[in-house]
Amino acid sequence: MKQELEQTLSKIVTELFDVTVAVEFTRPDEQFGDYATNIALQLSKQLGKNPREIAEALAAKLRDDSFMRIQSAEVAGPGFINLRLTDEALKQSAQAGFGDLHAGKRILLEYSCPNAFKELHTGHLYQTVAGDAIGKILEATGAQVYRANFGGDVGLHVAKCLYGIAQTIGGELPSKLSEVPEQSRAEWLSKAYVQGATAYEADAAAKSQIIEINNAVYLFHTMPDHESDLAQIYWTCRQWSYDYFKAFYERIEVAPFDKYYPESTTAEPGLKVVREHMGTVFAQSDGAVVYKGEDAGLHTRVYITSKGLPTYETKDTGVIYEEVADYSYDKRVIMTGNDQSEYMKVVFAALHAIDAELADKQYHITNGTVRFGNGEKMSSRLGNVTRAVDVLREVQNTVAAERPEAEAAEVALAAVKYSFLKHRLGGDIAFDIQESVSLEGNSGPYLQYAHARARSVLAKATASADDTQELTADERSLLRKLSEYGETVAKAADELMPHHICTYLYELAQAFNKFYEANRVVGNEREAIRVWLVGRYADILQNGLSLLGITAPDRM
RNA sequence: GCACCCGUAGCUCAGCUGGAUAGAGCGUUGGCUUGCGGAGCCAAAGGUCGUAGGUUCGAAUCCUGUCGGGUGCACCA
Repeated sequence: MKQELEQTLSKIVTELFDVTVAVEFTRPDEQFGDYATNIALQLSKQLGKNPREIAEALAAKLRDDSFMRIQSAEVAGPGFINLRLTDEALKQSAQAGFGDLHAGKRILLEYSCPNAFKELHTGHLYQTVAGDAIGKILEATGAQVYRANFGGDVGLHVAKCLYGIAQTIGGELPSKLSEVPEQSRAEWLSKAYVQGATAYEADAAAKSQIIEINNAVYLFHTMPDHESDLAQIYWTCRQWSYDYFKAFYERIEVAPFDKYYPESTTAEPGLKVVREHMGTVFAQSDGAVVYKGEDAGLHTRVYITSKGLPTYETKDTGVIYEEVADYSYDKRVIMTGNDQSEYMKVVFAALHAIDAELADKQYHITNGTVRFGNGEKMSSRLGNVTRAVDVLREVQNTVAAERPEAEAAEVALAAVKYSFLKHRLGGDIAFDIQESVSLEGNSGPYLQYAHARARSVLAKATASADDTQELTADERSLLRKLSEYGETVAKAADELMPHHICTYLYELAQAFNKFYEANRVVGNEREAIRVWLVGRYADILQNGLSLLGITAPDRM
């Protein structure tokens, strides 16, 4: 409806004033109407005319709208045009889809991206939840979404972990691995990693040994080795990590990944690209191969170390090529922590010098750090990580009182996911367990409850849904809010910002509660139309929550 | 030193492609409590939108300076 109105008015402007403009309608305060535009104010200078005159001329044309959508078009203030839709048009709008923003588009979405040999911490949980929601929102607007998980299965962090493992089990003894209980494998690896990382910092001998292990691990891939003692430990523990990731994603009920791209598989294609552009894009410098970003106003980054090993830059370039080969995407969206935004600019700049068309398909979005009450940042290197499983357990324990276990799990997931998603993506977020599990106010459980309550009303209704009646002021007010759903999802998809949906759903629930407080549904003479409204409300809540990866049980 | 991000009510945050009296939750104070599920609703208090300029008919929103916080700047990922 919004899009159609914008196109209509845009045509009118061209007819009347012979200029081409993109008209934008916004949702004003309810007192002003259903839609508003300031297009007359914008045109005023360009046309050298009084904005109110322009607005009056446009409003007059809008009143003649042949589609019977507009009940009134008023000029207000300095030159706003306020539209009020007919009830019919508003009802249609409340049932409209999300637009065709991404229809037919193939979008590759890369997120979560944990490193093998490490535990998942709260940051991973946040990014996984956010990435999952973005994927669902893109799909809702017509995109074919491919979910990719790019993680480090080679590199110094792996070597540190392997070193720690050898220390823990008393040498490179693969047979000892069977003594590690299956359910504590991830934690065991994490402890080994911390041990290795600590030794790397404190002990020069350990450091050089770890560097040797790092070289050896690369060779396990390039000259396949599954037999040597260290290789056996490596491959076994690597698989432990992937099993653990998969189990975790299932537990938090996010969409499965279409493909994992371990860094070991992206190093070669990355190196190939770098070598092909030596001397043109990349240059030798102090024995290393670098891209000099200064030319693009950025900084220099190393692609191949002086020891000949590919860095993350090379692997990250490699994965771009692997993914486009697999899915021939129109657009690639990669999500990382916001500390990598400068880094990613350099990688994209280098890619632009290699293949501008491919570089133009790249979009980098970032998520902030999860901070806890005291403002401390987490660091896996220091071992003071708040593990994702701990957060989940803590939240679930808090909501578990007097509630069946299955339901507690549903509510806990809703609480955690919503408390992450309601913030605008990009900035750091404060995570307060007590607040996140709060069932009151702007929370996931509040919306789940609101949905269950609406379903309960519908179950009691005897009249069948019927939207043919004229509307009362309160009914229309609720319908107006319902009609904003489609454009809200379109906006969230366009900006890759799930929080718009959270904000909207919460406002919608408030609008409904306000309506419900003063207007009887079941047994009322207006039951049919109200049942229709409640039905739309429940459906929108359910659908909106599903886009956030949150379930909407009928009872709770 | 250079670059990027952030600074809105006591706290946590929306609002930021410039527009009509700056919004919400939590917390505080008061009211609604035999309700179709009160996990709710109504009301009050609380903000010179870090700060100083600039652009504009109009700035929380754009630009510049400045202060404060965070992050990143070659062989880690």
